[in-house]
Amino acid sequence: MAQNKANTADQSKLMEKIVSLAKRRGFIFQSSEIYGGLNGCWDYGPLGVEMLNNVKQQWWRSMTFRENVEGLDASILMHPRVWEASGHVENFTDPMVDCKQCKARYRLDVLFEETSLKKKKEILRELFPGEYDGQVKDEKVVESFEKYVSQDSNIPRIVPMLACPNCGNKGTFTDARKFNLMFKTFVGPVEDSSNVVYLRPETAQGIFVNFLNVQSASRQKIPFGIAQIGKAFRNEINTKNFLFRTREFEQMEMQFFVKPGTDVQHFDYWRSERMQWFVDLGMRKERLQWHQHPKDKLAHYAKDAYDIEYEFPFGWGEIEGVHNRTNFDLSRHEEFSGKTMKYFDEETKEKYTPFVIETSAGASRSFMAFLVDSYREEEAPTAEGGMEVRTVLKLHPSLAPTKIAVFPLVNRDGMPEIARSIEADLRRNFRVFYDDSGAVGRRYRRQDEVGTPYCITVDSETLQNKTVTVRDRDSMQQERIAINRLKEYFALKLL
RNA sequence: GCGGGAGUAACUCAGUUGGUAGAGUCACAGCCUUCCAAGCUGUUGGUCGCGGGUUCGAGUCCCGUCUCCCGCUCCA
Repeated sequence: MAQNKANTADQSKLMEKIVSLAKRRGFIFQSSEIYGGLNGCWDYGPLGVEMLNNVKQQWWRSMTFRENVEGLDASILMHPRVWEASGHVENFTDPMVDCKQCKARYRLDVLFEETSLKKKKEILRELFPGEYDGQVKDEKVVESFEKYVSQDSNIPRIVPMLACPNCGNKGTFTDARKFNLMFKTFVGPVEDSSNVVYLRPETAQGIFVNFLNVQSASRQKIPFGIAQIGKAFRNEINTKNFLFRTREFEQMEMQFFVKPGTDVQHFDYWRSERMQWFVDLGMRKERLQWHQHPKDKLAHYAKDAYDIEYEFPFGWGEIEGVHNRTNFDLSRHEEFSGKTMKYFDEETKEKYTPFVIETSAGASRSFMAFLVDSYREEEAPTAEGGMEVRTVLKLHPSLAPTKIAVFPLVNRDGMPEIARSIEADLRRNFRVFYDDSGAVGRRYRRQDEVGTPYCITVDSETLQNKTVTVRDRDSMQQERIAINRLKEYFALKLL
């Protein structure tokens, strides 16, 4: 226990160090910082936006550089009926109560679930004197109870009759409060209920409603997928853990439309594809795991659901969900819009509503996982022969915000001029950083801290034979490369 | 939402019984430097999270509030 506590404190320190580095070097700033910040909102600084763009670009390539996946960018505001069809208007509302005695908080539906059969019967008898006397079948009790609590207007009556499962006190609950996790706003200048719109809580619906548009425009046949990257918004009760739970975040989603009956096979395929993506971009395998949602806790739309979890300093957290959404969404949109969402298979002459395999990654969460995973403090030798701590982001080169740094070893003998010309030349293809201040060792360390994979140094030998040193971030080894071969060298390493 | 901790320069922190804010790092300018961060000189930079109160006087005491971290709760 003591060890656990110390460990938690260390992990918390680690997270603080990463947050501090992220701010100091321009990855992440708190939103509206000069006004005291806005809870759960963060800004990406110069290096942060480069890295985030790299994450998104890698995802986009891995998805749309395929014959059977098309891209899409749907608008954030959508017709309000979309969210009725998707179930978000209804299901995003979780009434909750707090126990005034012991401060425990419950979701009302969970509280009802935990109420014993005997207690339910008692409550029904009290509510409807005479109707439930004597022998009553268990199923009928459960059914009547559920029917009663499904009416919102009955809630204020029933809550005071329940006892707190934690402290056992009765009548200590606050009134039920509803939390709708969708941000609501208004179209046009008049704020009334007839022109309510929502900020999308997920990007997926933009894909579903465009399913047939994309299919016919791109002449795709099932199975095929639609990929989209975009912002989504949830009015979370609590924000937490840096970028992990925020009210505004970015999703990278791909919905893959398949023939019913083939969904399990595609589900397995995409699960392995998505896990491999994180591994291929350098994330440590031992920090990744699958979490399968228990069947009885599945969301209203899902048949099967797995999350890819990353082990953050604060514990395991979901960075991507791979879900079998069945034909729920398309069917619902067909029902609510009155437009067909069915696909006609020319080969088999069948007409059906496709099943959907969803891969839904958090761009912001993935960003944070890559950042955390790459952060290392290593022992490194100093010029004096001692050892000291070297802070380095071991980012995969394709994710690193800066690819190459260029230094003149000293600021004379024409070295700066040569270094500048190398910089200008490489800048056409790569994000390059030029630095001539302080000792060269210090410049290397500055680049280590932001994950720059390669540093070029112009030295006195350059003046003799037109070669420079290229220093590798991870091994700190150098090799001599001819200036006129640099482009080719980095094309091989970085493209 | 509850409980605990915290908020002082860009970063890490000090600041005595209440007396008008300081260090190191960073940054910038110059000097010096021939390969793995902290050599020299100078300079910039602070509404002490914000608001109110007590006081002759508040970074310091009191109240409120915001934000961050930890735990609980929550996470269709």
